[in-house]
Amino acid sequence: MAPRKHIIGGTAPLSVDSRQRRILDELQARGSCTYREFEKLLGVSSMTVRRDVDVLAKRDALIKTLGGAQYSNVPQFLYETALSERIAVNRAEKDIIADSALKLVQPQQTLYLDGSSTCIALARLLAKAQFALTVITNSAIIAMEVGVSPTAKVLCLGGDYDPQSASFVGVLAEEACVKFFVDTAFMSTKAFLPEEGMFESSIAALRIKQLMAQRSAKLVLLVDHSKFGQRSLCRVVAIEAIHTVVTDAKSPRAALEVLRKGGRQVVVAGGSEPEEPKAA
Amino acid sequence: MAPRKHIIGGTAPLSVDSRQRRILDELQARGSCTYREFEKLLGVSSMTVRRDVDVLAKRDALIKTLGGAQYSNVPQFLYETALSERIAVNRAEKDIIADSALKLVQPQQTLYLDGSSTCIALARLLAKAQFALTVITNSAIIAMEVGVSPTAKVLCLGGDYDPQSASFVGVLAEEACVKFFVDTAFMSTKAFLPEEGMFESSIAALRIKQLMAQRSAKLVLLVDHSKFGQRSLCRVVAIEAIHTVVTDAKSPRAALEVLRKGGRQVVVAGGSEPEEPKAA
DNA sequence: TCCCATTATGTTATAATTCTACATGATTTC
DNA sequence: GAAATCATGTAGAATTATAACATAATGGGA
Repeated sequence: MAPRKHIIGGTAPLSVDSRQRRILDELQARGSCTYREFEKLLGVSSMTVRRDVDVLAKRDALIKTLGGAQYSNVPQFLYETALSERIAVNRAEKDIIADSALKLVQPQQTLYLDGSSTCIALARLLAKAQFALTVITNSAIIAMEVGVSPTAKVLCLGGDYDPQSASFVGVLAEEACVKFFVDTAFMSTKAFLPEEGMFESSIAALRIKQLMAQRSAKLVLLVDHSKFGQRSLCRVVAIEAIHTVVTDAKSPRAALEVLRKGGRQVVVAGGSEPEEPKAA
Repeated sequence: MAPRKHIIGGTAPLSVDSRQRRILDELQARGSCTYREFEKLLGVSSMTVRRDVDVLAKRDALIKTLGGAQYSNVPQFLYETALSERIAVNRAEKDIIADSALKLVQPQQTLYLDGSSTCIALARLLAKAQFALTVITNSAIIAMEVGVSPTAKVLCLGGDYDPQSASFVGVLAEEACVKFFVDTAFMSTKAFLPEEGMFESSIAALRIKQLMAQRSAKLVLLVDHSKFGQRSLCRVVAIEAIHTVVTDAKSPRAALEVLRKGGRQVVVAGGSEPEEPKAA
């Protein structure tokens, strides 16, 4: 991952990063560009340009067109962070989980959503659903996603910005937390053990989760199957604090059984319950 | 040019117009589509779909991609608000103004940036400049933009989310304001009169501006020429509170003279100083 | 009503592009 | 200093796009 610096002589080739940045700069300035033009501009082969453009397209930083690329007005912050990749991982499962989570929401409720990618998926559905809701979050992205809904009121915790999750943590966020009390808090987690609870690697994020878990009437955990059976740095809450676990059909059945026996409500998204038929 | 209506029997082929409309509808709903999918969906040959897509692409209604087409307006994603349009208006001027504003920033400083589109432009430059800075803002977008810089610390005010500006206002934001004191506050404004000061139409946004103006050692106003000579609902601060005004070369000279005589520092971006030549 | 001009569509062949696999040189790591 | 990793380039295969032509359908006239 370390950037290569091969400064040889005469014309110093650009590093991968700066070359990709120049591609974006050029697109921003000109709107669109062909591969040929990029080859000349950057002094590399067609294949290298294509590979760069592929990387940037995967991050939605640009749009691939026929013989080249076109500027995308998706703001820069999204592709500079690892966030867009996190959103892309297991996207189908996350969407299905979010869909099931939506059914746990009633109009007029007050919700908390953390900054996880699964909650981002839920936020999109909430915005579409046009419920009258109050949504509290510490995620800048969720604030913006839900904010497009004219029927939802959005409140965001301030604080130190964490670029990894695009959310706010720290003293300011913690102070803001204690002013609220919500009906349902939706959270995801880095790792989850059915016998022990949910784990988090970032201490700052952990404290927000803990505070909001205490301040919610109902705590709903959204976890796709990849989270099961792992442990991480610190435990957020014990298993007893969790009211409902929403997961996908690929999760280990044994683990779900443990949860049910422990008294948790378990929702397997896309599993037994038939998906509602899409309104024709 | 007359649309053909060949309603024969059984399966009624769509007219050209309604077929193209369906292509756009499908793209708006799904984001992107392949030619194959369109063929099946519309029951026509590959070539017909391609011709339709060509027509629509010429109108910028969609973007042609490799095996299909993509919706052009970056759908389903972030702000469907007026924000992206606000950013686009007078973009060149805003970039130039931001460039000049950047020169007023020293490493190690603490800055405040409001949620204006000019400040968003500045935020991008700050992130690129890789200064060691602390940036306070009430804009979700600026938090994310500056947040990509590994050298900058970003603090965001929380509060009620305003989708028009993608920024936070209200009681929570006001409470957070009073905890800070910054070296320089950069703000823009809806309207600006050189004899009177800056104006704002939203009361909630106004209060944040007022509070942060009081809490900055230096207040820098970023205004493109279109803001001059207008008045709006409420005055944010009197002209005396403003230390520096950064504007573009199209601003009325008389107004700038008034400002200079009143003791303001006036920076005309892209004026006397030569732009750095673009690397060929 | 018939015929012709026009438009719309489908088919095929050809040209261009994109993707895949592999080979090479550079850089880092142990 | 050697192995592993990464970045890049080359060439051929697969896919896709374009162009040219053929056919079918419509709309006006005569």
